[in-house]
Formats: sequence, C-alpha cells, structure tokens
Amino acid sequence: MSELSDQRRYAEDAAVVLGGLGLPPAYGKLLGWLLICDPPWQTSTQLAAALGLSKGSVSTGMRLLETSGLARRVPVPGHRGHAYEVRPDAVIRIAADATKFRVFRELMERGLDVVGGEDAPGTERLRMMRDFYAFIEREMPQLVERFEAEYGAKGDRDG
Amino acid sequence: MSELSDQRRYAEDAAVVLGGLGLPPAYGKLLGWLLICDPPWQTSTQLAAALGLSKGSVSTGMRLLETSGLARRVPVPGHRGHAYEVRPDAVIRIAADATKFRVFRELMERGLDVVGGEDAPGTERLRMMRDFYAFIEREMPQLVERFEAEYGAKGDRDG
DNA sequence: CCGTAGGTTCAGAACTTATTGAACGTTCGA
DNA sequence: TCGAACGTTCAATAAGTTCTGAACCTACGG
Repeated sequence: MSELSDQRRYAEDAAVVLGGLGLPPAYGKLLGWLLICDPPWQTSTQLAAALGLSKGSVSTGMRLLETSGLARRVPVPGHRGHAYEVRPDAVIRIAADATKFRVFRELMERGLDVVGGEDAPGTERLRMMRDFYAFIEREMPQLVERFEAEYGAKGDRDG
Repeated sequence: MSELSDQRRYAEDAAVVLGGLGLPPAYGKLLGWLLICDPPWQTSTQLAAALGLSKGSVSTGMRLLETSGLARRVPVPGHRGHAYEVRPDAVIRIAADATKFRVFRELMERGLDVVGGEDAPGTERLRMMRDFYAFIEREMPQLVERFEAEYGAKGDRDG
C-alpha cells in the first residue's frame, strides 16, 4: 500500500467515521479533506487530485455535501469555475435541524395509531419515546443558542 | 404485492426510517415490530414468522438490537428459550450515550493536530466544531435528566 | 464564433453488504 | 440416554450501492 500523507490519511479516517453513519466513503473523504486543507477552499480538480477520486465522484459527493448544508460554493478570483469550502457553522446547522428528531417522533406517533391510540394498554413505551423525541426537538434549538452564546464569548469570528 | 397488515406495514416503515441512519432493514423491521406487537415480548420464531425473515436474520438482527441497548431478553414461563422485548428506556439510553459525539469531537481534535495545532491559522472552523461537540457531549446527559424529571411528573411507570 | 477548461450526468463495472439456509451446538423433557 | 425444539454460526448467494469514465453540456477568452 502506498504512503499516505497525514492529511490524506485524515480524510480517510473521516470517511470511516462518516461511514459509520451510513454515508458514502467519497462524501466522508471530501468533508475530511475540506476540514484540514490549506487553503480552505478547493476546486473540483484539486479535490479529485488530492483524494484520488474521479471528477464524477467529486461532483456527486460535493452536491451531497452542499444539499446537506455542510459545504458551499465560493467564487475563485482568476478562475473559471468555483471552489468549495465547508461552511463555518456546518455542524451547528446540522444539529439545529430538528428534522431527524421529527421523523422519529412521527414514527412513534404512527406506532400509537397502529396499536389503537394513546389510551390503549401497553403503550407506555411508545408514549415515552414520542414524548422524548418531542422534548429533544423542542430543546435542541435552545441548546444550540446556548452554545452560540458561550462560544461567542470566547472567540468572535466567522469564515 | 401481498396485503400487509397495519402492524406489518409499520415494521416496514420503521425499517425505512432506521435505514436512513445506515442500519440494515432487518434491524429496523424487528425494532418496529417489537414497538407495537402484542404481547410486547416475542420469541425468535414468532419474529421470523411475523416479519418473513429467516431464523438467521432474526438471530443476527436481535443481537444487534441487544448490543446497542435497545432490546433485551426476557424469560418465557412455559417455553424452552427466551423472548425479546424493547427496553422501556431504549431511546433514552441511546440518547444519553455520548459515544457518538465523542467520536466526532475526537475527529475534530485529530484535525487540529493535522493542521498544526490549536494556534495554527485557519483553524477556527475546526475549533468551533470541536467545542460544539464537546458542549453537546457535556450537556446531553443533563438534558436527559431534565426529560426524566418532567416526564416522571406526568406518567410514573416502568415496563 | 470557435476552442478549451470546467462541470454534470449516467450506464455499467466493481465492490460491499444483507440475507438465506444448512450444518452444528445446547438444553430440556421423557 | 435419546429425541426434539431452539438458537447460533457461517459460507454462498442475492441484492444493493458506489465509483468510474466517457459522452455531453456550458461559459468564457480570444
């Protein structure tokens, strides 16, 4: 196996972690690389070269990163196309997005329907789970606000 | 396509939702079924019959559910083996488990190493993400405690 | 108006993962 | 001790997903 630079290896490791969430390797590699590359913006060509991916894979993977709100396009001065960079607030956007929790809450609600409604016997588990997800859904935005307040006090910058 | 009972359909839907998190279909079906079945405990044989899965799939899938803390074995009085049921506090256990966040925080920490440490230029994104995950890791247990307090006030039971 | 760099799409190859089903233990009742 | 029910494991197969590469757009510079 060929020698990998620390940075390249980091991209691979990120792919493993993200892969654990069911995401495609290319997606994780791209994100990992964009987190540590210098400069922080990279063109498709650069990404393909750095990560040993085809143009097609970079195109598909970056679109996924864009639509999931983790990366964005930035114009490059003396350059034909665009470059990509991770959004400074990427993780927060993801965390604040309550969609994930809503889906689960709705699954529990549907479960209650299936078993015969709120008051049917043996629905305690379902009700608790539904309430739990509803709780998290409600609280998460506030938690994120608190982080922003705390963090803003320490370091005030933006990308 | 054959007619599916509401309950069976629910199991399929659960599989889709869980699948979105990268989990195998069989796992989602089993969990979905166990959430709504009556009685709430089911033997391997029952699960296989209800969901149209092989004994092998049930065995593998249930072990996954067990090790991830969502289901547990319960003895069955006049029966050779054991049955399974979802743990009453399944979701809370999952949510309270900070492992998921730790993995991400560690990825960000490694990223900082790779780019040359805390004080290297252009590390703002990485530092913020690391701090964010550390924050969530710290706060999540407290959030769960708050839910338990709130919920305990409304409905006091256990399975 | 053409040539070229950059970007996207998509069919098929390569690969990965889930599921089955058969073989193998184990435990219990008789 | 035997037979039967039950559960587990694992090799092979089926199913599904990702990645590539070539064809195809588009926009800009000259």
